[in-house]
Amino acid sequence: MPWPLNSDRPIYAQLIEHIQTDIVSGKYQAGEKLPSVRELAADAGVNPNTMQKALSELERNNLVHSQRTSGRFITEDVTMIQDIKNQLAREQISEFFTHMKQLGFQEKETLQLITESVKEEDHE
Amino acid sequence: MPWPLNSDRPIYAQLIEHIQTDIVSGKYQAGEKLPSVRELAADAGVNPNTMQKALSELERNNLVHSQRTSGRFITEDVTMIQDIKNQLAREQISEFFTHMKQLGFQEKETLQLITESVKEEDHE
Amino acid sequence: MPWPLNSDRPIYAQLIEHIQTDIVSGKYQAGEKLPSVRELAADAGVNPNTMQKALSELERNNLVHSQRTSGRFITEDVTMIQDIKNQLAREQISEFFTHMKQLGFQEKETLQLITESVKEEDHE
Amino acid sequence: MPWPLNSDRPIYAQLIEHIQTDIVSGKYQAGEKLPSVRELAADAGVNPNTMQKALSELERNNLVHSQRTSGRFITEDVTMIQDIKNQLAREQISEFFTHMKQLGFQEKETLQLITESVKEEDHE
DNA sequence: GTGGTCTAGACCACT
DNA sequence: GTGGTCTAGACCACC
Repeated sequence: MPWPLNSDRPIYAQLIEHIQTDIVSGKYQAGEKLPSVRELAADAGVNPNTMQKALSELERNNLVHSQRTSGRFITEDVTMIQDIKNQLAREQISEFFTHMKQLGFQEKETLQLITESVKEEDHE
Repeated sequence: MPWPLNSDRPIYAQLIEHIQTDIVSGKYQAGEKLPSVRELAADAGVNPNTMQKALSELERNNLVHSQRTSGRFITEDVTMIQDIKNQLAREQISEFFTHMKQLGFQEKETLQLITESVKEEDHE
Repeated sequence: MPWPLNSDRPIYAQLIEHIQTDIVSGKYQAGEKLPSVRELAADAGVNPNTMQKALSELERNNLVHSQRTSGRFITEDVTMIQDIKNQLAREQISEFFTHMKQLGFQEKETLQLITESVKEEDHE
Repeated sequence: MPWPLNSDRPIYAQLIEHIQTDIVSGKYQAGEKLPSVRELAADAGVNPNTMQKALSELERNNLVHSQRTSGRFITEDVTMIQDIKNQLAREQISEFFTHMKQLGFQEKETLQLITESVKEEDHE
């Protein structure tokens, strides 16, 4: 599973987002050990230094912390993970509304469309 | 303002999407004349051949049609424009739910969040 | 004037401290343009990437901000500069007391010594 | 715990300073026997020859003297130890003022800051 | 083996 | 010429 990387944003920023998603979605559990920098870099197909930069940024948000000789670990602060999760959700929602407005839908129209969309799927 | 182009999808496909958005959002009105291929290509920062391919694709969907000697025009079939608009909206909604699921939100949670989000903005 | 760099702390950390000192001491004025990354790196005798890392860290503290194509500038927030100045002073004081304690001087003895020291210099 | 050694001053000079500090601070008592050169060198993570040079230098200051077959001993001249202690303190104070001046603090400002600093700690 | 740091050299977008 | 990003490859300390 090669990671999906664009060229319109810095790679390290996309790596950050990807790893954040893996943490908040529960793929990596709180307190769990992350794969090594080199391993993650190989998985993503990027230079280890680029992955290092992404992980260092995550450390500044205290989402992960490094244990100098034994590896990197996800924070055990589940509240913080929840906060980041909600923040990312808010960003997704904001971006979604932006796209819909570009298509010419006002917020209430968008809300109506999405509500109908969920109801339809209920019937499936 | 160069167009935002990725490298993970064919350029011409991104051009199609961009022009479609401009049409359904009303930036280009039904029946209106489009700028020349050269002009559009320059705006997008792509080779005119690539833009040509995108426009040809749009013609196959009957969204635009070329008038031999006088240029390309947007269709006057507003119903068709509406259909495309709704289709693009459905794609945005689908993609949005996909992202939210990656974050760990079920559809009903997402619906609840987005509903709250709109209410909050009403109060502003 | 080659910069004094140790090997017992990361070079980039020493660069940060050096530049901070130049800012709070007034060598670089608020709002002033910094020399380019390449120039600063040459002055310090380090790789431009290392200097880049140091400057990026300073940007995270909002002490400097970069104007993508025209260079880096010192913040115009003189209050923030004062705050950093006081913080660095507190660190110096703390470190000084630590050294004096290693020599066997309690805080009050140290205070007495330093007071006498200033008086003596007054007479010079 | 390896000793903290820089590369901007000769290693042997840093060893001298370290041992001097241990003597004046009372970690090594007057008249006490020093560990062997080999042991000290191992502790500091340096070549025994380098440690030997440092100890010889200390002997020239009469701070330690060697007893042919039984090892090296700290001087029993407590007055001399006091003098060295005061000299090292003066150096620390001088260096401290230098750093504060680099930050832009005059001596009187520094004195005021450090006085306040001690008072604050009294209240804790 | 781990994370951390540093260098050298390259390319990009912007203006 | 500017800042920003990325790669390749190296060395270090720690255990």
